[in-house]
Amino acid sequence: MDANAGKLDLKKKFQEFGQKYTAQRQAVFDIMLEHNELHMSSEEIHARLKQMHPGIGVATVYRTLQLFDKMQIIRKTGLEDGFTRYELNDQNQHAHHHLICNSCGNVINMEDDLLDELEEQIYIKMGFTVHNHNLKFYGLCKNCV
Amino acid sequence: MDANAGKLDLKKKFQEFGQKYTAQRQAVFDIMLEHNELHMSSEEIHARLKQMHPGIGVATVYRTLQLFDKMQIIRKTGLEDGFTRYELNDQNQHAHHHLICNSCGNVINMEDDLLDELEEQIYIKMGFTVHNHNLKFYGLCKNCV
DNA sequence: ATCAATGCAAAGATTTTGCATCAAG
DNA sequence: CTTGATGCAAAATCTTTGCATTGAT
Repeated sequence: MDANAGKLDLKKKFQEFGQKYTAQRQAVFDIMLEHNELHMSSEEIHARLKQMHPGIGVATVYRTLQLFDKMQIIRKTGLEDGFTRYELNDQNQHAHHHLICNSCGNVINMEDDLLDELEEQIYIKMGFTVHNHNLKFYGLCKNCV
Repeated sequence: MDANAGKLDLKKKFQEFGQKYTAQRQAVFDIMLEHNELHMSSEEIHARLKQMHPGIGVATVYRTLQLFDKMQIIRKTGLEDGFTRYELNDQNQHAHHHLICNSCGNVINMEDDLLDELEEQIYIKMGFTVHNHNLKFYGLCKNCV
């Protein structure tokens, strides 16, 4: 894998969107890539950014995350805990699902999609064309049963 | 159907939870029952409450909604728009799904569940016991295609 | 009569905005 | 150069909390 693959992709994507490619935006993307499974809030992302990029401001993080959301680079996970949380959005496939343990609070990713059939039924029954989905399961993980 | 059915249920449920049955709590429940399909935020619920119950305070609404959530009378819908939104929680069955139109913003309920098979696979593959779920589909409704 | 629930206002927390400065194209 | 992006601080939002009072049991 090319070490610059992420940077090149991002720069090109910004050009397509008529947006400027900046060090801060790249840094936010890098952090998301590195800690994607943590479903970080804006605050958590900002805290991690400051380690490598001390001067970065909160406003930039919020604005960058909004932009990334609009560009479909990331999406909101919505764990309903008072923070807006984000994860990378794989644009080649529908989103994975989240298994949220009611006991320990852990959030486990489940990579299989398995909703194609249901989405087809939705189109047939309701005339609604599905582009993506967000599915959370609540229950008990194997450690907490 | 008995006109007092809702009230009687609620009073009993509060007793079981060691909570007091108050006019304000009943009023919040009534509003939820009447406008459930609106997926109202706390603010919207408060606004509607004030029509019939002018003196009610925001804090009471927030506290009541938290209590209802804990009692599993309602659940958070999580439409990711900056507000915490709620709907009644049918305790006899898993939650219905939401079809969210990316164009007009409408939120359509889909009553069929159809996730039993998937939930069984989750238990087999991941050892995770599903109690409930929250599924949102994003796309275009039939009016916006 | 007791103790929790309410209403009000103040405080907290998260997110957004205005503006001068800086930097990408 | 020009225009948008950044950082800071202030403001705006949404939600929670403290406390005196009210009301349910």
